[in-house]
Amino acid sequence: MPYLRVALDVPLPRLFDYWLDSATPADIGRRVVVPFGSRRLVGVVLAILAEPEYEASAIKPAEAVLDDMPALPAPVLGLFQFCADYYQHPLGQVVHTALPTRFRDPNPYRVAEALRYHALDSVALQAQVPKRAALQQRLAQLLATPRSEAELRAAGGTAWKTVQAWLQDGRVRAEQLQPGASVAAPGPALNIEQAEAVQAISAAQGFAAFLLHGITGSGKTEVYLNAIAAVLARGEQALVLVPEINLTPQLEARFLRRFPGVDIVSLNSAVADGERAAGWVRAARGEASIVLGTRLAVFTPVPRLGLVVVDEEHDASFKQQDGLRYSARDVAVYRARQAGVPIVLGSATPALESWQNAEAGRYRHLRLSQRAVVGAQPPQWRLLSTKRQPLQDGLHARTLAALGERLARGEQALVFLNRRGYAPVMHCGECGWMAACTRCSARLTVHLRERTLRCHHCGDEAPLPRVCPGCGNQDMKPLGQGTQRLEDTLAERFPGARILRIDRDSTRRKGSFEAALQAVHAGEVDILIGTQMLAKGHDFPNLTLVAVVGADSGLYSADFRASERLYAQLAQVAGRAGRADKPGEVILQTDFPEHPLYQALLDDDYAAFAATELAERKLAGFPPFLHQAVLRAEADRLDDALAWLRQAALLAPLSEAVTVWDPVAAGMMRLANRERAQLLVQSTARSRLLAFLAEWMVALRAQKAGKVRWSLDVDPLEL
DNA sequence: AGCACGCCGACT
DNA sequence: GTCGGCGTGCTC
Repeated sequence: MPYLRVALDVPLPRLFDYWLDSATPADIGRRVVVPFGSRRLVGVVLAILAEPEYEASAIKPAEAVLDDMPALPAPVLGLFQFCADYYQHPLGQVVHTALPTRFRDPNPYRVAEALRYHALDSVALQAQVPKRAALQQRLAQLLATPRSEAELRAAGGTAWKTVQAWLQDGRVRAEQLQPGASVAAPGPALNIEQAEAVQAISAAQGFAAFLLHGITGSGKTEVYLNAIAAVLARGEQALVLVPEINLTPQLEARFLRRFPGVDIVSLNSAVADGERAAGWVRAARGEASIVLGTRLAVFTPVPRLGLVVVDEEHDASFKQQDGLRYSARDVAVYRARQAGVPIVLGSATPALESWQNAEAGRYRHLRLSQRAVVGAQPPQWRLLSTKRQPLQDGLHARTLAALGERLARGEQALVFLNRRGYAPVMHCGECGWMAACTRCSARLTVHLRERTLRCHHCGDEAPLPRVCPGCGNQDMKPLGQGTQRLEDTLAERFPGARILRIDRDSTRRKGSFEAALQAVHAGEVDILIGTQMLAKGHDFPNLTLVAVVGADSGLYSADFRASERLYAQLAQVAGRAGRADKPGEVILQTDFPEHPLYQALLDDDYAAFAATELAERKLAGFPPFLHQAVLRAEADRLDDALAWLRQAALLAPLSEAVTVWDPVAAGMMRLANRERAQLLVQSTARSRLLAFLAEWMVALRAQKAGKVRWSLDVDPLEL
């Protein structure tokens, strides 16, 4: 059977045939180097054929099948095919996005061995190392028992360099990893709800999807850890997906502590290419027991898969926004079903898609309504109406008073404003001129410190004008509140307070975010000002007040998902307030204190919010009650993009089950000098929509695009 | 997507 | 006379 069917990283919805005398079925799933036009490419063998489908005389010989990577097993290849079909993406490109980048290189990959390191004599080593070298002392201690590279690296700083040096002089030895059942270190006792959740997950026979809805602080992670422990005890592997945030190191450390000596593979953008490939290989060989990674990790071969976990399953970072626009959460569900294993989707504020799946009985609802730490109180919400109240620099008198109280008590406070910069608008009171980006349809944000106007969409920058470009007026005013302005305001109001702003601007330098968190933990900060970045997961024991400013913009947005995102964000940031011994308070300044979203937050009643929201969506005909896909087009001129989409609409196959809307300019019509338009199609029947899209794509690909760039987004998160 | 081939304008 | 502009067409 001398022919190979090869997946190549080219935007063509087909595979390519090559011949190779030595081809055997064992080559399926392996890397192969082939000539392609004038290039040399790396492909993946998807099938072995006796006869090619392509014209035999035109077939070129493959250069070599590489056996430096474990062959992709059939289920993973099936997963790729599913993604290609579902997201209407060329199979070859699916395969290549799913593979660690290191494997796109035609040079053979040298497989790193999975090693464990331990000191020949830990006590002696501790004695040899200088007492003050805390890191080395700690390493010497750790090395008393065999440790993985990841565990040692987690010790921080130059840990790995030190271990390598000890390896060189023979004080530390490396040995081959012995895969096998492991024992988890004891964790805290579970409360009844947690125990029941773990029990339900562990008792699942075959595929079962669980929606683990647990309020902030209810100990979802403990449920994962216990369910995973049961999986590892059976000698199976666990796949854990986490959002793309700077929180992964903490979670990783927690896993390492709980499962000492277990090979835990980390797959995220902070992990270097080589290490990622090495971890991927260990997972694929079944040596690593836990794969902990961001959305890309969903494609990792895991031969003895026993459980899939998607933490913070509502998080938007599970959806890739370019190329293969997949939802790792949805792919994970498919994968669990395919492997016949349980999957746990965990969140304090589940995606309404998941919530509806639970309501419909497709997922099993597990609820954690208690705080895991005994005695811990939920934060106390206070809605401050800003309707008639005169604000002082954007702050309510009672907000200022609450901040003052915290300062007096020596406790920390967080002011949450999800808008960086000094002010969102530069405005001329005389002629009404506003600073707008020349390349995008967006306002420019005032950055007073740098004396610039910046576009937060394309990154373009202009000097701050002294006089109005419209009328020459010298009295230009920054309008509205940004974190920088808030910082100035608070510094003025609380002269003695130590104020720290944490946003993308203040943490641009590498390591500065970590340094800032460190400062907060060390008690060097009284008032924190933060955006989005700070909302997630970081616990500050001495933080007892969260004041939310400017949240109302999410209430009446054109985007039907805005309120869902707002709820999630506010619930998350509220979770930053208070610890076991210190009850937290959350203040929210709003023009709409009676709004049901805020009322639901007040009662910590996500179920009520979800019910109202879903009822509205059902009435309005929005997901999850129907399924959508968006065809996007961009060109130098809006007319070209719209014209292409109109043509595309004409090519749409006739289908009673599918509605094709008129092309419209995109919400952000102009971005980085490109004009964007889109066309929405939707259907209540997912399978009908899929069939429609498949047929449509054939016609669209045959259509010449000219200067128009287009893409299809199935299950879009943003329209 | 690359990359080659191809046919028309200002340079050593 | 050639270098190079990017239109269009193909890749097993």
